[in-house]
Amino acid sequence: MERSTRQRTLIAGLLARAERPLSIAELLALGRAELPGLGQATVYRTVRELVESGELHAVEIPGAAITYERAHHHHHHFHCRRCERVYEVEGCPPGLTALTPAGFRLESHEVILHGLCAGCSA
Amino acid sequence: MERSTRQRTLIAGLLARAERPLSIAELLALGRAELPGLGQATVYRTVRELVESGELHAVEIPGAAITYERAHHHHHHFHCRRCERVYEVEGCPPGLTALTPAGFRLESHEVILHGLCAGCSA
DNA sequence: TCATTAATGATAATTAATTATCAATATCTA
DNA sequence: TAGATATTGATAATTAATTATCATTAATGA
Repeated sequence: MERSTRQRTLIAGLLARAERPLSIAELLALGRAELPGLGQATVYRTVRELVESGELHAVEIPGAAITYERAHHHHHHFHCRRCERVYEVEGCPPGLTALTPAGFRLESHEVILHGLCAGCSA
Repeated sequence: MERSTRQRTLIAGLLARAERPLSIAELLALGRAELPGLGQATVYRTVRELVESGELHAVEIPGAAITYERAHHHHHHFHCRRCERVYEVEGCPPGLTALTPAGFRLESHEVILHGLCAGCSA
């Protein structure tokens, strides 16, 4: 059966508290602040389990490390070119159907904004 | 000095004629149709040179192989989930500034549409 | 509390994509 | 046309990310 360990509680907690998707490296660094011995393999394992159970979503952005966020309503992302962090963005641009070529069936879409986050543009 | 070889001419020609971005595997397959002995390393090498010279752009789409297209005006892409091909899409959705969080500086963006292309939805 | 055994962490192994190596070949200049 | 050498193609090597291995540790039920 599955056990509730300090590591799992910690990792799930970090993702629950995070206001933005986190990478494996970020989870490992944040996790080690609270649990110094935390192993990379444990982070990978735990994240994979959470993705497989549908609790987490992978956010893949070209040029950025894969990040993970709690699964929730449709939204998009902003990638800061300076601190490399990924942020969630609310809302959806209109007019995507108009971009779709004739005869194509549009099923989903993703929008990735690039630039500087508030902290890095200050 | 740089030499004009059959391989380079072929690869550049394929990309010039293509109406959509091509992956290394597609370039290799298309290339071998005309030049059976074409080596994978040559495709990689030639594509890298063309990217470095600014003639080609890499198109990175999560879940799809990296594809390459001739560098030209700003546009977006459509990824077909059935044939896995990537297509160019003209135009840009409005209202991206409205999505950008306060204090963030928007510098660029990418839009990726997913679904079925004309051939695969027929 | 103790015994069972799932989970952990260090590290080796794997994977997929790309690059380096190098002998053979083809291009280009004289 | 011939010689110099850039390019090619087969394959080995590399790289980065992720997964497997396994002895040790720790969570849970009796």
